[in-house]
Amino acid sequence: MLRIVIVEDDIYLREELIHTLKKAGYDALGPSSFENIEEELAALRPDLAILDVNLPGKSGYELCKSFKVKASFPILILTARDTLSDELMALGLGADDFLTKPCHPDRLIARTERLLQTYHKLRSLLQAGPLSLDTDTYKLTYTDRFLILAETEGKIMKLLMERFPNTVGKSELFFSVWETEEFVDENIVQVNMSRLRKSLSRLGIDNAVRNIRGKGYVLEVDGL
Amino acid sequence: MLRIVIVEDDIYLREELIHTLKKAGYDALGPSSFENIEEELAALRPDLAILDVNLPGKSGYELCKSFKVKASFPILILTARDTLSDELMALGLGADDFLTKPCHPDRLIARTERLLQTYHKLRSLLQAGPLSLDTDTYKLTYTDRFLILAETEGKIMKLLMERFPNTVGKSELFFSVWETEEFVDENIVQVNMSRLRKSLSRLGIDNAVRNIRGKGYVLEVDGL
DNA sequence: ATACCACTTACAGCTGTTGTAAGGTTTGTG
DNA sequence: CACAAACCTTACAACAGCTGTAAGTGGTAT
Repeated sequence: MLRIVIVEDDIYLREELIHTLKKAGYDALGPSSFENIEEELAALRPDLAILDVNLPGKSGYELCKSFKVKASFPILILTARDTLSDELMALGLGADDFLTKPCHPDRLIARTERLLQTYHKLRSLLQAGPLSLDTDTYKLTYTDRFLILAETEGKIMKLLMERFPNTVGKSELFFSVWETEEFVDENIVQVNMSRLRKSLSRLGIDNAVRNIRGKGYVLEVDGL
Repeated sequence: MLRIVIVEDDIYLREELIHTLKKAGYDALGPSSFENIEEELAALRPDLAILDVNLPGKSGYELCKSFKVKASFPILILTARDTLSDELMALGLGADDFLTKPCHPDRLIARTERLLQTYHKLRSLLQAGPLSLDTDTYKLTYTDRFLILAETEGKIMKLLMERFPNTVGKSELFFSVWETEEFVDENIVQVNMSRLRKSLSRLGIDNAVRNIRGKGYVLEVDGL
């Protein structure tokens, strides 16, 4: 069942939305605390997020902006602020749709279904800044060029992008790519990093995979 | 430059829309005849189509419905009919967005940009009914399962989907897959068709590739 | 200066893909 | 039913690309 997370501080409206969406067959839920809403949203891994704009703490716009860097799920902004500039702001920050309160349940459902349908086709796509990786085929796309990575290189790239912008430790790499944390041969990491860097270079990307001596590797795509 | 085709019979509104979109940096154009609008649209291969609903001949809804089977470009419905049921109808037929006239140019541009951005990631996806094929990697997806085809099988599948629901002749197959219409060996087609069918069968798809004796092959995905 | 960590290149084994060959099955026609 | 043409299937060997190992070079912190 598809999970929809509603970030809305008005408790009545929130329950109404949850009710509407559940009736339509979705697993709808809404956090009531907005303390660590960013972490909570990430942990819930929703298939769609419906965000209000005026929230205690971070605004819906801020949330939208920070999530769209990794673009794992669609975001629908639902707000009482109905001016054109609000809509332009939301869409400009990467929101996938913009609706104003009050919103007829049927309209919400229709828009929701359309977003979920479109994003279903992007389900295997992992994003990190301007890079996107199809985790099934390891097709790596960067501005209009692409390249199909070999399996091992692809697994490494996937991990680097999932952890972006954090560092990936070597033990984590071993566990995730070779399914063992035991010492295979340290060298195997370096050989494959070398191969990955050469592949990235063929895409016109240099110095994106950075080694942190004694720690591991990070992806750096800020300058791209 | 991205091409946007506007299907709108009101000449003043059409020119206004074209002007707005051109100013925003798009290659906007609008056919003035609506005779063979379906073929014309297909031939123009737009990056986005903006459709009116009330058109001479086929309605925008009909156009939308028939194009969404192959889903090669996003469709925005722009109409004066502003009831909720019009919007639900449009979205239900697969339209990617729904706006009502009159529409502020900035809103149109913002929605347009969002659609183009989203579809940019789907650019390599070819659709035929419930099947979709990534033409870069030959990843074939069918309801939540997928499979990566070998290059030759993928090229054949690509051609079958591009021509869907028409038959693909053998000479066309040779030309498109083996880059020669000369006699290689007739058998090579049959061997690879056999392989493709076996692959499709692993996805749970049987009898989708049908031979027309003496003519060629067709994809049949109606029952799927 | 030294020890450690990281990088690069070469190589051989392995895997998956491809066309050819050979033989079997289906379909249409007289 | 007999026959031929068209189509299907399986097996096989050549080939290409991927992977880990090995060996040697380069860089860095103490």
